[in-house]
Amino acid sequence: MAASGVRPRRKPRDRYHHGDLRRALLDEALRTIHQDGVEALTLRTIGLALGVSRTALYRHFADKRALLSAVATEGFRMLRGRLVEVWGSGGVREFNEMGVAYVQFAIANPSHYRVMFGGFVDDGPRDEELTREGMAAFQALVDAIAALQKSADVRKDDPLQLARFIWATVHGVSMLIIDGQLSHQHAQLDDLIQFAMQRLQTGIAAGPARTRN
Amino acid sequence: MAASGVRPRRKPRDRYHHGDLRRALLDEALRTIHQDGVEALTLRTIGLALGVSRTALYRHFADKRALLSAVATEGFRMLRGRLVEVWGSGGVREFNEMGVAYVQFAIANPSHYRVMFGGFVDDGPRDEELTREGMAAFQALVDAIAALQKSADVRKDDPLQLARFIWATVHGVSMLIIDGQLSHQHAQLDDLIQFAMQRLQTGIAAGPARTRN
DNA sequence: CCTTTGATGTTGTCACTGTCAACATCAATC
DNA sequence: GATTGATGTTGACAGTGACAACATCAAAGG
Repeated sequence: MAASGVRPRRKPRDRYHHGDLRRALLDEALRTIHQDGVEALTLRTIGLALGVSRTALYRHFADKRALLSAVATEGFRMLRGRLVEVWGSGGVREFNEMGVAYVQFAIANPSHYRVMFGGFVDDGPRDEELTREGMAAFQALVDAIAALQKSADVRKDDPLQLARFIWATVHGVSMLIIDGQLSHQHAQLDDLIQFAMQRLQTGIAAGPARTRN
Repeated sequence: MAASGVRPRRKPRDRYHHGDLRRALLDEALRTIHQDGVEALTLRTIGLALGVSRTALYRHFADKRALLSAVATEGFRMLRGRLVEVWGSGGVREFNEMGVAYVQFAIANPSHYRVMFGGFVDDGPRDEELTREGMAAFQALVDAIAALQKSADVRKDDPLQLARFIWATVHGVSMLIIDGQLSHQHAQLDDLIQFAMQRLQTGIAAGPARTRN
């Protein structure tokens, strides 16, 4: 089943040390969150699933929040990867697809997405790596916009400001969908996403005329 | 200080019944959330603050979630009130101010806003009144858009779809600000909000030409 | 006036949570 | 081969939401 060389998820009963518990903790957290949501994530449950005691986690993370912080970090990494993948070195069309991909990521990993934003993390001083990875994901968007500005497809405002605006919109759509504030019918959701990207592009397009819609 | 006829917040020590505990519970929850955030909201704390036992709440709310649900409901009521107040029977300018007012509401009551959306509520079947009040707030936006369509200021798409799009944007801006993903400098925030509303209006404006920005 | 009764508030208790301190185990280093 | 620092465990604690059994009281009906 599993490829050779992969560490077993559970610690063998006869071994005292796990081997790569930090990684296993992260994976298990991801799994649980994806499957049962954040609120179901319990230190005891994680430990049980990994065949490890409830407090073993504290050798690898300062506390529960730190674990969630790491989860969020990984979420941003995944999101960023997906965004640059879709964008390629593309144009207006790929930009559209980027927006769609963003929302789809959120829909596909709602709990994960909520950990990334939902305020589970931001109490104390934010984790440094998390901040960095979040900014990297954001940068993917900024880069795309800058490129579209160069090709005269997007108005030449401050690209950061433009990026914040667009980010807010796709983030907003994602959140509303995730929180069930919008119809859950697939077709309607797709319509909304497409519509939003359309209006977005009209809103940020360069030149006063040219496109009719 | 308090006008006569107002029930005291705390139950007098000699009285067994509080008088209007449901209202007091709601108020206290509001207060706590506004002051210390949602995570500080504890049934025991509320009870203590009101001079009432920790479980008294269960005579008025099914459980903690139901209380938060009621809080969210009231939040939507407040938000809607503010929105229609700003809109009046206005035009493009008032529409802009509506967007600003929305975000400002979120900034002024971050924890409250998070209760309204952050997924504290939407586990079980959603509270009926909450759903209704949320839709009412949304309707305020739809109405405004419909009016702007009539005056030919906004393109004649499905007003619901337009409203969802705009809602998503202001919601997204609000969320990002609340979660500290954006700079916390007042001036910059105002700039972003204004910028977003500007781009939004360009995106949904009627007619291919007319306005240059 | 007295009794009954349903609504409202309380106490005791439970299982569960995150966290810490003290201890156990082990792998690597001198 | 002893030492030691990293890693995992056990016991304990205070705090949480929730439930069941009980207490108190106001209002309704006689």
